[in-house]
Order: sequence, then C-alpha cells, then structure tokens
Amino acid sequence: MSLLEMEKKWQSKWEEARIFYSDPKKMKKFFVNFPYPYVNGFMHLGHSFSLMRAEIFARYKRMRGYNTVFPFGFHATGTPIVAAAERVKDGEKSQIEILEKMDVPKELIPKFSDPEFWVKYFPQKSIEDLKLLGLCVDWRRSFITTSLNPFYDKFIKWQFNKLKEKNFVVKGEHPVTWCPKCNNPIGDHARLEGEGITPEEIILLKFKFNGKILPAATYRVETVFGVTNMWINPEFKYVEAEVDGEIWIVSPIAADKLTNQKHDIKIIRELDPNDLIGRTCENPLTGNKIPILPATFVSPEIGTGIVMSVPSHAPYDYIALKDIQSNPLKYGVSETLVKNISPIPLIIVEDFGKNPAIELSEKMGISSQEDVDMLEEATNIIYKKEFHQGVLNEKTGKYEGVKVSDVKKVIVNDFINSGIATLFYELPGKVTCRCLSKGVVRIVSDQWFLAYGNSEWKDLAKKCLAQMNIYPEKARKQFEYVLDWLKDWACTREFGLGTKLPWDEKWVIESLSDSTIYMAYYTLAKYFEDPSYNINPKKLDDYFFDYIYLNIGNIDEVTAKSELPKELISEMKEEFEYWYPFEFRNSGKDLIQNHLSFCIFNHVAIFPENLWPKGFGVNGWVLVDGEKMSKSKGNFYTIRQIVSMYGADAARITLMNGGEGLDDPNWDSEFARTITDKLKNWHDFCIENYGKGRTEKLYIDRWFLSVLNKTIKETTEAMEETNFRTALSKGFFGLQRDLKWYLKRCLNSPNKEVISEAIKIQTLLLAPFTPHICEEIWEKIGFKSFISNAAWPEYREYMIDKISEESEYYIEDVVNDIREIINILSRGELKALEKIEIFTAEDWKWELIELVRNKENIGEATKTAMSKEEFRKNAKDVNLIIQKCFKNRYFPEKFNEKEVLNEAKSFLKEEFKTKINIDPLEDPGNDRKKSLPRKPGIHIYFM
RNA sequence: GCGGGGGUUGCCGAGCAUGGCUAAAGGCGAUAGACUCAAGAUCUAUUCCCGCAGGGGUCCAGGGGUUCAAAUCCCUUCCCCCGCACCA
Repeated sequence: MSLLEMEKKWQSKWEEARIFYSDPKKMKKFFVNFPYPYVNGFMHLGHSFSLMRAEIFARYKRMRGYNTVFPFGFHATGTPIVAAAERVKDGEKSQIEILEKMDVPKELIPKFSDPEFWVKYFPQKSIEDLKLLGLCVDWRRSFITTSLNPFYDKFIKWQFNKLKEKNFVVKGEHPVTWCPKCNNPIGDHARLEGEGITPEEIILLKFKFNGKILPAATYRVETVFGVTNMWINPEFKYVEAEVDGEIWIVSPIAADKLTNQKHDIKIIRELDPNDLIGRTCENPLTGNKIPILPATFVSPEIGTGIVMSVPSHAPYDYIALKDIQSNPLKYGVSETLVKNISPIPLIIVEDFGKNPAIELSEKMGISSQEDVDMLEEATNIIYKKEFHQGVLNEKTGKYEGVKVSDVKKVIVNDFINSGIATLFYELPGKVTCRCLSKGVVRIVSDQWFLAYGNSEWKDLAKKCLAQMNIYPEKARKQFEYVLDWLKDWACTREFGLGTKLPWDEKWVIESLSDSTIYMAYYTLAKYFEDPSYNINPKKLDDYFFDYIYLNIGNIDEVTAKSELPKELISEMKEEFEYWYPFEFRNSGKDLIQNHLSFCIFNHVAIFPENLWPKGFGVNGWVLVDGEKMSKSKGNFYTIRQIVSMYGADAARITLMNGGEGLDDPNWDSEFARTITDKLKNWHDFCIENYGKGRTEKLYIDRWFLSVLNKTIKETTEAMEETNFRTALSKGFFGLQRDLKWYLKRCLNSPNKEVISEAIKIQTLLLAPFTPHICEEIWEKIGFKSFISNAAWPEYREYMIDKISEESEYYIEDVVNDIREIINILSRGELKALEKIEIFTAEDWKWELIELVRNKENIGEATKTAMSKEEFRKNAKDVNLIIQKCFKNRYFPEKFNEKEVLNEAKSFLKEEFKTKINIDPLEDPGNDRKKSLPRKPGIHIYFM
C-alpha cells in the first residue's frame, strides 16, 4: 500500500469512527485551538506550522488521557474580501489572475464578485485541505464569522453589549487615511501606492502676521526658539481663509486638508505670495520679528505650504538661506533684509558642534536647495541624532538641559494649551486610492474604541497573563510589554463584512475586535451548526448568552424566550462549562501585539477568573529552504500543494522538525523528500520484527530497555513544553540510532519482548507527528483500536540501568579506538586484519584512581601515590594517569572491564571481521602497560 | 530610538540558566566503499588541520576578563531578525 493510500484509508476510518468528535465526558479535558484563518484564499505553509503545533499538542494530550477538543473556525470579517470581490466585479485583471493562480476553476471566477461566495468557497476548501493533512479537528464546531452567520452575529453583539456595560467601549476620534472621492478610508489593500503609510501627527505653530496667522507645520516644535525667518514658495498661490474664527494664510491644498481635520474653514480670497515676501511676522513664542522669504523647496502639498526656518538644525533651511544671502536680488529681496540673519543653535549633540545642519551640509557638499536626496538624508541624520541624543540649551528657557526625546511631548502640550500651536496630521508619503485619487488625512469623529488604555482593565489583563502558561516561556516578556503599551483600539469600521455595532448600526465591528473570545463560541457552534437542533437565531439575544456563559438569569425564562427545549439549553450550558476555559491557543508571534493580547483583555472583561485563558503558544514564521516565503520568490506553497508533493505524514514531520521556540522554523524540502523513506522503512521494520526474536535475555537487552525508558522520559518532557523538534530529535532520530546500535550489538538477533516493546514505543512516540503510518503499523502488529486513542508510553524509572549504559559507552569507546588505529595505520587502503588483542588495565591502576579521587590537586595526589611502594615503581605511568584524571576532572568508577569486553566479544568479532583476544596471556609487545582504566591497551595485527 | 530574540564547525541546527567525559548531538549536503547492468534507495566509513598505534594543534561573531578549566560566567564592540498597531 502506498503512503497516499494509507493516508486516505485512515482519514476515512477516523471520520467514520468520529474519533475526533469530542463531547463532554467524565474525564479531564484539554481544549486546543488556533486563530481562525481569514478566508480570502487557500491555506498555505505559513498557516500550517502554527496550526500543526496545536494539532500535535492535541494529539499528544489525547494520548495522555485527556478528553481533547480541537475546533476550527474561519474568519471573514473585514474589508479585504469585499474589496477583492469588488475588483472581480470590475473585471480587474490582477485580481482575477490571483484567483487563477490559486487554481480556482475558471468558470467559478465570476462568482467571486460576490463576497459571500468567497466565504462559502474557501472555508470548504480549507476543510478539505486540513483533512488531507490529517488534523484531529472536531469539524462539527466549524463556523464562519460576520452577519452571514446569524448565530455568531448575535454572539458578537452580546460581547459588545457586555463591554459597553462595563464602559470598556468608549467614543472618540482618530485620524485615518481617506479618499475624498470614494468618501471612505483607504485601507492598505485598496491602495495603488503608499502601502503601510499612516497619518503622522505634526504641529502647526501660529506665527503672527498683521492680526492674521501664518501656520508653520513642523515635526520639531522644540526648534521654534531658533526660527530666523519664514519660507514660502514664490511660485504658487496661497489663500487667506477663516479657520475656527481666526484668519490663516495657507496653501490651497492645506486649506482642503484642514477641512478634513475638523476645522471650520471659509476661504476669503486668493493671495499672491509676493505680497508676503519681504514682510515680517512675529514668532509667537519669542516675539521676535522675522522676515518672510521665498524658497523653492517649500511644497504647497506638504503641511501648510508655510515653513519656519531653523538654519542651525535644518539643512534645507540653511542651504536656502545661504542661497538667498549670496544673491538676494535673484530672489527679489533686499540685501539688508537677509544679510544679518544668522543661525541660532538650540540643541547640543555630542558628535556635532553648535550648528549641526551647517556642519553636515558642508561635509556632504550640498550646494543647492535642489539637491533633494542629499538634503533628505542630512535632515534624517540630524533629526535622529538630535531627537535621541540632543539636549536643549539656554535659548529654550525653562526647557534648558532636558533631552529632546524627553521634552518633546511636554512642549507640544504647553504650546497647544497656550494657544500658539495646534495639532495637524500629515501623510508621510503619497497614498493613492484605487480610484486614482490622492489620499488625505481625515479625522473620523464618533469612532468607537476598546479602552485597552484603561488601567484597571490593564491590571486585570496582567493578572490573567501571570497565571497563564506561555510556550515558550521566553515570550512572556513580550506579552508583558505589550499589555503595558496597548492603547485604546479603534474597534469599528464603516465598511466591510462583520457584525454591526448593536447600539450604533452605522458601524461594523472591526476584524480583530470580533475575534477575541470566540473560543467560547466553539462550545456552542456544535449545536448552532447542526440544523437538526432547529435553533432560531432570531430568538437568541443577550439573555441567552448571559445564561450559558455567565450563569445570569434562569432556565425557565431562557426556555420561554428561545423556544428551545430545556434539556438542550442545559446541555449547551454544561458543554460550555465543561470545555471552558481553553488550555492552549497557538499562533505566530506576530499576533502577540494584537490578537493574543486582545484575547486576554476581552476575556478578563467579560468572564470570571475561572474562565480566563490558560495558555498561549507562539512561534516564528516559516522559512522555505532558508528563505522567506513569498509569492514573488516563487516559493509560496499551499497546504494542498505540500500534501500532494510529499504526503501528509512527511509534511507534518517536516514542519515540526523545522524548528521550535521563537526562531523562525524552516521548511526543508530535502528533509521532506528523504523522510518518507525513513518512515516507510520503519513501517517495514515493524512488520518484519514485531513479535519475533529470541527468548533468551542478554545483557544488551537491559541496556536497550534502559535507553528506551530514558527516551520516553526526555521525549515526554519536550512534548509537555511544546518543544516538538526536540521531541522528534530524542524520540525518533535518537531512538532510531540506539535501536541500530542495539541490533548491531545483539548481532541482529533481538530479544522478542524487547524488540516488540521498542516497536510499540517508537510508533507511539511518533504517532502525534505521523499518525497515518503509525495507525497502519499499529493495525498490522495486531492492535484493534486506533493508535490515535492509544496511551502515551509511561516512563519506568526502574528500567533505567546506569551501569549497563556506562558499560556500553565503554564498548563504543573501544570500538572507536580500534577503528581509529586501523584508519591511521591503513591510511584509507584496506588491509586485512589477522587479529585484535585487547588488554584491560591492571588492578593497581584502578586502585590508584580510588586513592587520588578526592585529592585537592595534582601535587597532593602525586605525593600520596608516591608514598606507596607499588606505585613508586611505576612512577611514569602513575604520573600519566593522575594527570589525565585531573585534567578532565574525570575519575572513572571501577567496573569489570574484562567481563564487559567478553560479553561484547562476538559483537567485536563481527564488527571487525577478525579474531578478538581479550587479555591474552602472551604479551610480546608489552601492550598491557599502555592500558588505562576504561581505556584498554589495543594491539592490531594485520595479515 | 524603544522592547524582544539571535550570531556555533559546508548548510540547518543542539549545547549554552547546573563551566570540566565538547572537535562540539542530530539532520541535510559532500567524499569513498558495498550492493546494482545502471540510476535511485539502502548499508558502512570519512567530512577543522596535522599524524604509519588510539596522539597533537586551532576552534563556537570580534576584543578583554574571571577560573586549575569557558561555546558555556562577567564586561565591551560589531552584526542579523521581529514588533512599535487601528491591518488580516
């Protein structure tokens, strides 16, 4: 039978027997889950590693005797699917290609213009794929999110009502990237350019100009103390406008931006920049009168089109100033106006002198304000240096002596409070919407937030984390950091699939926010998804979830309202109470800073302490043969591709062998290719050897039983910590090596009981990883029930036999020594051996070791030894032995070398295909003298 | 910059929290041999350098230190990866 057939066979047997359909039982339970994937495509290698960790742990715990449940849902909330469907509708080529590349049948593609079709198609395909991988999932509990699933919809509404009751959902405003034409926020997926760009906060400083305001936009408020002049662009028109009751002068584009940022704005008239150039305005902070000068580097697109000039710390300003001072007439200003302008240094930085901008501009050889690239670079360097290391000087008044990075926020607040500055948002790069319009920043008001910044809430979350298992424990710090740092999260959108905010239906609950406590929903999904229960979602409201999840209300009321049988409601409630909380949820480490932390927050907000999450596992991102997986590199694989190329068992074990901990696991194609044969060989070996062999007990059998038990111990420990790679390394590769040695040592004649035991143990240890082939072996060696339900092997302490392990190391060392000598002497060419003689150490050498074992140092030891006549006459060897022992701090325990060697004699004979003499009476080469304890003298005779 | 994780012998990766049996597991790759008409698979050996008797030398990002002894402890420098959000 081919491996593929084997996999098919067992997958259908599992399904028939419904062995992974887990229901409450009077047993200890284990609840494993995985963040449901977003259903805009097939599941791929990236998903498979994280979910495989959940899978392996689930199978392991099942074998450890836990009633284990592993449910699996699908996520459809959010905008990407809607946007993609929209694109299909528009016949957009690139989107259609994406689908084609996924091997979606051509005739189905038009159907993808409906988001609902995605939500039907991909979950179904994903389930197929995951079944091919052999997951032990209870598929009765699968569901999709959003209002397309009325049950889930009700559940999310309940969740948000709960949060609202506790004042954890609050209203506020926040800036978004916005398309003025579509009248919508532009998410990353809806952009032609500018992915990842988000609004940045900048400050407008209100310079006074004849009762009007010249608002200069800046990231660097602290430099207002050093402004020497203002810049405006002489080539563009400006406008005068009434803004929140003041008269502002800004570029027309800036006027538009202000409208989107909640400012009341009315344009009064257009303004020629030349009417401003040459005149003076007033620094609102220092009261200094400063000239308004022309500069072409000023862009009307950025900020307000008005720039304050700080030549000491801004390369642009310095260069522009130099330009104009060297040739005022060219710029149409009088010489007297500019000649006395000199930079005002404000910030002290270690690696620079007084005027960093001047130094750096000159060092880089920037000559004109048109050298944009170099100016940008210089600006960046200076900004970073000054922000992180800079300290303000005496010109900055009360801020003197403080680091820029420490005082920036304070300055901003001070300025805003005193009315000389206001907040403004700007995009740090160009964002273009799919409709080709340019994105702007818009302040969205009446936005709803989850108040993760709330300190009481935070404290509860931290308490929860402290009680949780984190796998690996190393990741805990990261969680602690994130819980501290999380701020309020905008939890509603105006667009996309999802559940409507129950009390404000213009909003849809955002995708990360509707996925925080849904693990509790799995316990009920089994009922909701089964039509035979005839549950009407319209009847299910908060009262229902209150009762099931929180034990609020009474059964009679719930029965009446839901129109469901009392017994069913009780069963559902008991089901939830049985399974919850969950023990293990595993994901990529990228979800630490949002989803997993949100999961903690929402649990502690809604559920009592006994229902808080018990454990999270996190892992790195899958590499493919050492490289990041990406579609453009052509190393992007879906689960179905992987399974069809290598088979499920090979794929599973390859994934788990790829890595553990927080390191990025590596999918090794070479390993995947070669492991199949190893597994197949194991299968064949089991069938050939199980229940066969000699009945006589030998010394080496004891050794192997000891090793077997040590392996069980180490593998189990690794499994408990979800260190699956270690588990494979000990429990498979290590054991295989030991088995090989065992077979060699007993001259391929294993003891029947021992070999059968080994076959059982090895197959059991492997079962979570490669369940299909293990089921097959299990069946063929005569077990009637599934290995998936078999008990994990128990470690038996009394089987551990230190002495036989030590003796075996000794034999190994002897073999290695003999081999080394042969290699050196024969130099690669094969010479036939005549015989090998082995001489064990004389008793007095062992006695010497006993004598010096507890001595402080070599001198002490030598002195003691030499005081005895019998050692004195072998002074040279005594010295050698003492030195060796002390050098390695290793004093071997005495054992009967001759006996051990004799036991292994036939093996040695077989191994070297020659005669072996142990302690022969004749010793013509005086080889016995060379023997040391645990290191016999060896003499090799060639033909 | 902040927070986290790392840098080990051709590659991947153990070991490092409890320093000594560590030239440093295992896998992969490579080389040689066995098997085969042959390829693959499998098996055996080798895979830092030197060595015609089991030995010696140099190694674990760089530098310094502690110690009888350091890949392992301490200090310092350099380098890489991830996150810093309103997105699934």
